[in-house]
Amino acid sequence: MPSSIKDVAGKAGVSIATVSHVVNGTRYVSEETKARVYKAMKELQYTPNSVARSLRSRKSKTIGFLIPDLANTFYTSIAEGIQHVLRQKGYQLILGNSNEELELELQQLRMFNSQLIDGLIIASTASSMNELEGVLKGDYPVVHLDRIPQGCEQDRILVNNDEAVYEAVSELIQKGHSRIGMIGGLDRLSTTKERIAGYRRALEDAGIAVKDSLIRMGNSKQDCGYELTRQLCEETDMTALLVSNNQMTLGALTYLKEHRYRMPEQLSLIGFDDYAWSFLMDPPLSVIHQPCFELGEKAANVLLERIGQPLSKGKEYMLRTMFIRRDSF
Amino acid sequence: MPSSIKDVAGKAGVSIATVSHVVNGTRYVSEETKARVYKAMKELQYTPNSVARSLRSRKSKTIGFLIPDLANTFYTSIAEGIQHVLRQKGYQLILGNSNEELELELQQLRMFNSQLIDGLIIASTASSMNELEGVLKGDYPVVHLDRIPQGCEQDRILVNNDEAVYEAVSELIQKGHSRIGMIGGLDRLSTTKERIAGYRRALEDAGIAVKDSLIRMGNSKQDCGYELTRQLCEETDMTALLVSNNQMTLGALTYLKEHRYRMPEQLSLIGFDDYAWSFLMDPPLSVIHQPCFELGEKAANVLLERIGQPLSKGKEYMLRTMFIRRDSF
DNA sequence: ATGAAAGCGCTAACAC
DNA sequence: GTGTTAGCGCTTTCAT
Repeated sequence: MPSSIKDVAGKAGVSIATVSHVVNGTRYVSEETKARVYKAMKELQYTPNSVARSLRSRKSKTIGFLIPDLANTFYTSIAEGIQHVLRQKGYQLILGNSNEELELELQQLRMFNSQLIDGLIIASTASSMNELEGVLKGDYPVVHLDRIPQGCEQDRILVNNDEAVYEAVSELIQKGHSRIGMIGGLDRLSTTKERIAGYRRALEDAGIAVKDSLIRMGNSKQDCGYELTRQLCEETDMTALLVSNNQMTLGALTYLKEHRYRMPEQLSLIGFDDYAWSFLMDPPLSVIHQPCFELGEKAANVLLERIGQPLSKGKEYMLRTMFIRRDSF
Repeated sequence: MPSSIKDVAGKAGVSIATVSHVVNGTRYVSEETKARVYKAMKELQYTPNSVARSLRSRKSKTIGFLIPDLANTFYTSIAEGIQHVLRQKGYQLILGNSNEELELELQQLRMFNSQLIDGLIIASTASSMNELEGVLKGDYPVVHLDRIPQGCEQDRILVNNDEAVYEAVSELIQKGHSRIGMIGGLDRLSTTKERIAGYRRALEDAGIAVKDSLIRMGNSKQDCGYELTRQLCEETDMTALLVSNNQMTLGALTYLKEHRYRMPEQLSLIGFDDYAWSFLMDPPLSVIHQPCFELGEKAANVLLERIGQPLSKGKEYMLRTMFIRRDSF
């Protein structure tokens, strides 16, 4: 049985109010009283019960981060950025994983509800805010990250998906490619839509007709990247491929390696996200780099500001990607 | 302001006790009363306050998982295994990250304390249980995972590190190598010690003298793998290298690629953990595969069992690794 | 078949 | 400079 504030007060011969104030430094307490309290705390191995504290004060100094795929280092890199700023401000981070399933996401959100958290950062798997109705009730500030559900008017942090893909595809076109495959994530997500829009725009601006058969979408996971690449290789005559997420890129590369595709001679490839392994591939992979850590930092900063000042309406913050040219195209 | 049980009781014209029992299905309530309560809950968008619930019932249906490095997919894969079993039993998972820093680990543990969690799974960065004194106070069951602090008598889940490395090094020796480099993680960790023990044993059994200069240890991160590889390449005449963690392996590969080492002609390499990119390297990497998902499942199952039955002393569960031979050696 | 009330551990308003 | 006390939202015992 953990000891409570009462035990400490008893042992130190003071009131629980005094103990509370010593613990929180929230009003003056004489040095000798303080010393007695600290001694008692130590002897009893006292840790404040943060559940009771949260219940009473209606704040937990904890923020939640709900991600769609724990296996995707894009999100864990973001988490590191978030943690970096939270730590400095005395906040804790707890993570949830929706596994790209709406039902699981709702379940996690219901758990987050009930003032367990003072704020939430979410990369939602929902396509529209309607789907989150009833679980995002405005009890705490929310910052949307990466993918933004339709109708979202809260704060949101994202990258210039459309432009990023426009630029990459334009490079491919300039190299002479016209049959360019495109693999996207779940088609309900804003990121997928924006990236495909950029793809279309680049082709159109270059006067190349868009063939829908060259565009494939799936669930953002590795297996799916593998499968969609297989389809494109078998069913189309593409000469270049852009994969819009790092997990799917790994899947694509696996298929290509198994079938001994030579890059860039047989196929040019551009992936998303830049991790150590991108450079280690054979050949080194050209990628669209996303500022993960910075996305996390930005989201955390915006959220903390919003916690301090809940009013006024949400804003959009767009960070920039960077195209990194290596030998795969 | 979220609505409370009182609001629901008022609206439904029943007592709060009845609402509670309806919510939890914990005693008989007539169908019509139930219906009225459900209606009120819906209209008020009522979500039970889990903080209050935890405070009162002294359980949270939540378990914590403290990991040393969010960027290391070994741990996120484990987290997926944990989540897989927790979900089925109605438990939630919250993650913490110690970033391999003892101070941060203690901080996270202090937050976990205070019955916010019903149990803990931890891959500790501490070398001995002494360092965790005062924060692991026995208020909830604990399962240690992967690395086991000295003096630990609680449940622990690990792999056969010693044997795994013994086997891999023996394979290298059989190929004719005698000057074999070894890169380990933090030297205070059990995993590092066991892996290095396996390395020494393999050499000794083969009648090869162990040179300490061929053994290097660092902080388990990518940069460190890079740096230690540089040292070994510049300062020794090794012909083979074993790296005992996937992050450090990426660092090692980066150095080797930058300096155009040819594998396995110039250097044979064996890494730890098997991810998609291991196969995609040039050449495909031989690795010691660890059963991550299964480790997570096992840990969660052991923990839940322990929550049900807290007595009796901790046991050790050892899962097996698997050597995967590819072309890098 | 349902209600009244105690109390989990803490914070903060009020009192002296 | 410190103590008393109400009450956060809930579960659960004891009533009836």
